[in-house]
This record gives sequence, structure tokens and C-alpha cells, in this order.
Amino acid sequence: MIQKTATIQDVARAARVSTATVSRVLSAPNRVAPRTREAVEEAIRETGYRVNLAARNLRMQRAGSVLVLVPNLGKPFYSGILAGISEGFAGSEYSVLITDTESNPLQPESLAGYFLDGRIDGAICLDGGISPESLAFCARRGFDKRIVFLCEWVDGEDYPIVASDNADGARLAMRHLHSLGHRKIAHVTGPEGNVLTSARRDGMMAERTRLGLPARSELIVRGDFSLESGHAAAERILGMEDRPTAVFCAADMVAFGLMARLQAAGLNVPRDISVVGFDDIEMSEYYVPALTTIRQNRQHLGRRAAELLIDRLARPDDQFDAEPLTPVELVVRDSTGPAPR
Amino acid sequence: MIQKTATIQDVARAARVSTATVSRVLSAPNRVAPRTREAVEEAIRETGYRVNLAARNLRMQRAGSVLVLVPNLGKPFYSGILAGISEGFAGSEYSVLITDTESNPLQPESLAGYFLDGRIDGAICLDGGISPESLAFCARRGFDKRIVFLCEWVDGEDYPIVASDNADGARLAMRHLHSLGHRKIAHVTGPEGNVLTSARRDGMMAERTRLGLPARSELIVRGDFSLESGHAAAERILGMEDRPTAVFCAADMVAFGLMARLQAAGLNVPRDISVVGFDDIEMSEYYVPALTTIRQNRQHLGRRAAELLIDRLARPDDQFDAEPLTPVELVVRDSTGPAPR
DNA sequence: ATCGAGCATGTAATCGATTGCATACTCTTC
DNA sequence: GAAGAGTATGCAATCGATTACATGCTCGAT
Repeated sequence: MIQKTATIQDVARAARVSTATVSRVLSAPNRVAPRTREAVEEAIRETGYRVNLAARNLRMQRAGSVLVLVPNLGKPFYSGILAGISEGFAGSEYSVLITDTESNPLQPESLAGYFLDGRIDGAICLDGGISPESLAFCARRGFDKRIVFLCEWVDGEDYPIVASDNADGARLAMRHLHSLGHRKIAHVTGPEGNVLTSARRDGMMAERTRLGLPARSELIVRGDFSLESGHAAAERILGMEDRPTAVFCAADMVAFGLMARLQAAGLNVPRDISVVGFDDIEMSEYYVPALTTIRQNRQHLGRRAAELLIDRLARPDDQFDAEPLTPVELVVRDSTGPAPR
Repeated sequence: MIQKTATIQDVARAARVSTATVSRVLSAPNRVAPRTREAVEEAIRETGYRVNLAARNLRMQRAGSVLVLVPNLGKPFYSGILAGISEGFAGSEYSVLITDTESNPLQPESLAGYFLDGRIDGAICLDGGISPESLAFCARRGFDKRIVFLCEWVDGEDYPIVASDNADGARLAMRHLHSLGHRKIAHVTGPEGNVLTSARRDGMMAERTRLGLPARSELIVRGDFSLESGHAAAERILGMEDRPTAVFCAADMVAFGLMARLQAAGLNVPRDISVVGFDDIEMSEYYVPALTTIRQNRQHLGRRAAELLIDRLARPDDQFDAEPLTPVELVVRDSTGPAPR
């Protein structure tokens, strides 16, 4: 009962032309005579023909897909980005494959493997923690020209990067707190070794210096962008001799974990202590208190990375220009207030 | 400089055998003599050969991919599910394509189009709102045997479904509130027409009857699973003459939006009003107050749907058994407490 | 009338695998 | 030593498209 889907042969037969002509009607319509073209188009309609992408891609030596490497699909921050990426590829001829590098750890050769298997034409990597060996495997075969980084990147490697202006975000956060009178400001970092951790920490430190604020190392608490780490950081902060009056967290999730614990301990945010996050995920507006944070334009980041990759795939051998950093924005809500006297 | 990747021809040449033999070494090693096999394996190693999946799939009349239709990639609830799906396909020979049905609305024929284009072998649909026409297009070609539904489904259509026991979740929530002494319990629903909305609403109503609780229609507030709708529902509830002492929300996000507004109005949760959610997303544990909710096993749901689809694809013509509902669990945290007197 | 340019179309090779069938070779058995 | 069974391997068709090249036709210029 299942009717076989029509092939180009069926169309050719129906229109009494060769498959070459049918193919031309599809890819270069003006290279075939109007009357023939109409006949072919009619035959296509009649048979319900759809080109078989597997066959086309095989012939054209392409895969027709791109891979998105996400550190952790479960984190809300990434979902917004994915929506942007998905949108960016919507009009293109590429399908989007997604893999989670945390639940399916990447073997050194497996990214290159996707290329070698003919499964993908290019990749967007959101994981700055990807091993240099993985990249080396790719570079050996020239696949490095088909990879762009998004949000994160690998220091010392020369790839196109789409990312937010993290240092500026840190600057904005510190200035905001400083302007509210805060002087003892703690910072909860991301995981050690992560490029965002450094970018934000360094940006914060630079601004601290500029503002003449103390930079006691005690004020810098290690985190890892997770709720749990925010919770743990709160514990540390609650135990401090000379408690900071404000905390700048390297991610919104950290800020939530932190505020949950601070409030459980009876502190009022922002009256007793102010908190700033980073990312502006959807939740931030609805947390109690609503979170003051640095907004990253996730939609734009995702879309831009998609466009950039499409562009690179069209001419992989051209030189590429560095992509300007995507601006971030301070969003003031209820988690920050004047420093307590 | 880019070395062409080796083909099966290259391996055959290097091992001085035919391509047929190389192919057999790959797919049916015991059908070739040990000595030949070793020679071929050596040649494979030497040339760094990887089978080209596009070619294999073309020959075997498969696509090698499955599509996941997600209503909205941006919702945290789905990310956990995706991680499970991705895990479920990890060991398989399928790649996972993801598309967002909200940002890229599905044309009636476009799901069938994925099949016709030879882009996918099967699909997991998380969107119960998919149009009957879309499904009809698929059924006409027999693709309906290659689709499974996850979490949501379409009433009246006969597809394999992996879903939580929503009615039981609603029952657990109501019993919990009842046992705390609550009698006036409001419910914020999902969007009208959604199957989860009905399942949860009906489950709640049934339990209400069983417990002898009033079911004034005023107590049922329309929502849509979003933060915003929770916020709006709070507005409604705050304005009620005879204010309920507890609210059961059809989703955690709704509960967050609701609590944000309730607390902004000066109410204390749970002292003045108790709130129960549905889903148990990661955030729920860290909201203030931590949310009492119904846990859906997202990991399991995703993984199971993947397994089920793999199974269906292996023998699409067999009858399938109805999948048992996945159990849910009440997780009691800080957003519920004894009813105020 | 002849020639060549230019256009429309067809022929057949090709992409890189899999696999039914044919062939060649090795044993076993009488 | 011949026949038959069984095993290992190769040949070539095939999946469904694209495209270089060949062919044939029309038309205008000489």
C-alpha cells in the first residue's frame, strides 16, 4: 500500500525527457526550453516527486548537515541560543544535528569522525573545553575551516568566534554596584580553565582597579556556573568575617543558587546584600527578587553563528575577519539596592 | 594539502581484494577468511578509512537520522528531555535532528517532507499541537509507523506514546494539599486544547470530587505553561473575593511566575498561600521558596522514547503495545504548608 | 547552399557504498 | 580420482541524484 516515492527516473519517464533535463529544471531552469520545462514541472507535480537529499549530497560530496556541540543541553542558557541557531539555519539547506558534550563525551577523534563519516559539513562549538587533540584531528584534514565557536572558544586557536563582550558585562556589573555605594564586592567565578571565567573575572578585576576597590582574594569565590555552586558560594560568603555587601555572579544560575541560600539564612536581598547575575535567562525576571543581570543577546548570538558558519562553508578557503563582540546590556531589577551603612 | 579521505576502493586496492570483501569485513567479518580479514583490517588502519554514511545510507535506503519536534527549545523542561533523547540514541546508528515548531512553524506537508527528502527515518514528536493534516500527509505514505509521541500526543490518533501519568500527578498534588488542610484550592491550567491541560485538569477534578472539595469554576484559572501566565494568574487570584489558600499549577514555570507576583504583593508562601507545581525542573529546588512539585522523570522519558522509536524503525509493520505511563512522584519542599486558619 | 555559432537535450560516468549471483578453490567421501 | 558440498572471493548491478561531454537542431551570415 505504501507507494514508493518517485525518483528522478520516474519524472523523466513521465515527461519523456532524460534525467539530465529533469535535474536541470531543478537546478538551472533557464537552461531548458520553456515548453520542456513546463512538461517536466507538470510531471513533477503529477508524481509528487521530491529530490532525494541523500543521493544529491552523495553526488555533490556534501553532507547537508551541521553539528552543534553543546556542553549541557539541560542548561536554560543554551536553549535560547539553540533557538537562535535553529532560526539561523531555517532558510538554508542544512539540517541541524545537536549533541551534548557532557552526556556524550567527545573522544579526541570523534568530532573529526563526524566529518569523515560524511555526516556533517561544518560545526558550531559552544564548548570551550573541547580538547586541543580533537581540534588537531580536524585541522589535519582541513576541517578546521568548517568550525566556528560560539560563546566560548579555545585560547590560542584561530577560529571564527561569535561571543558577547564579557569584559564589558563585568565592567557594567561592577560600575552598577559601585554606583549604589557598594565597596566590598564578592565575585563568584565560573569553573577554572573556562574562557568565560577568565574573561569575566579579568573584566571585573580591571574595573575594580579603575574604581579603586579592594581586591582581597577572599572575595573571589570559585563556582562553576551551576545552581549548586551558587549555593555553596553563599555558604562561604555567609561565613566571612567581613561580609561583602554585594555579589557579582558569573551566571544567573549561580545567582539563583546563591540567593536561595542567602534568603534561607534570613538575609534580605537587596537590603542586606545585593546580587548581580550574568546571562539574563528567562527565569531572571521572575525570580524573587527579580535578578539584576547582564543580558546576553542569545537569539542574536545563535543566529549570527549560524550565518557565519554558512558563510564559511560557502568559501572555506577565504581568510575570515574577526567577528566584533556582541554588546551586552545591564538590566536593573530588584536584586540590587543601595549598600547598607 | 587536504588529503582526500580514503574510500572503500582505496582499501580494496591496498589489501589487494575487491570492495565486496572489504564491505564484508565491515558488516559480516566471519564470512571472510581470517587471513584476508587481517589484511583488510590492516589496510583500513593504514588508510585511515571511514565508511561514508551518505553512500551507505543511500544504498541501504535509509537516512540515518531521526527528527525531534520540540514545541519550544527555550523552555527548560524540554532541555532535560533532549538530554535523555540524545542519550537514548547515543549507541545507535542514528543522528538526532532537532527543530523548534514554534520558531519554525511546520507546514502541513513539511513533516512528511523530511521523510520524502530522505532526510529522516523517523521522528519523535513532543508537540501535541501538530496539525492532523501533517499527520495525514505522513500516514498516506506509511510514515505514521515511524513516529512516536513524547509527553504530549494527539487525541484520536493511534501512535505509540511515552508520557507521564499526568492524572496521577494531579491526584498526588491535590491529596498533598488536602492533607495539609487546604480546602479552597485553585488550579492554573495549561493552554486550552493541549492534551496535558486536560489530563491534569481532569485528574485534579476527579480527585476533588473524591475528596469532597468544592469545584467552583472561579477556582480554575486559564494559563499556558509560561512564567507570564503564572504572573497573570496571580493577579486574578489576588483579586478574588474568597481567596484560595492553595494553588496547584500545571507547570513549574507557571508556579514561579505566580509566586513572584504573590510575594511582590506581600503574601508569604507558604504561610499565606501554598503552591504546587508540575515537572520538577532543575530550578525548582532553588527557587525561593523551594517549590513543592510533581516530578516527571525527564531523563527516562527521553531515553524511553528514543528506544521505542529505534524499535519501531526496526520493525515498522509489527503491531505495537501501548506503553505504560511513566510514574510521577510528589516532591515536597518549602512552597506548601498547613492551611491558614 | 554552406558553415559555424549557439542552444537544447541526451548519454553515460560518477559519488561510495552493499549484495545477489557466479566462480574458483578446498575438502570429504566413496 | 571423481563428485559433491561447502567456503571464500570477485563481478557487476544498484541506490538516486549531478554534470562533462557529445550530439543534433536552428538560424543567420556569407
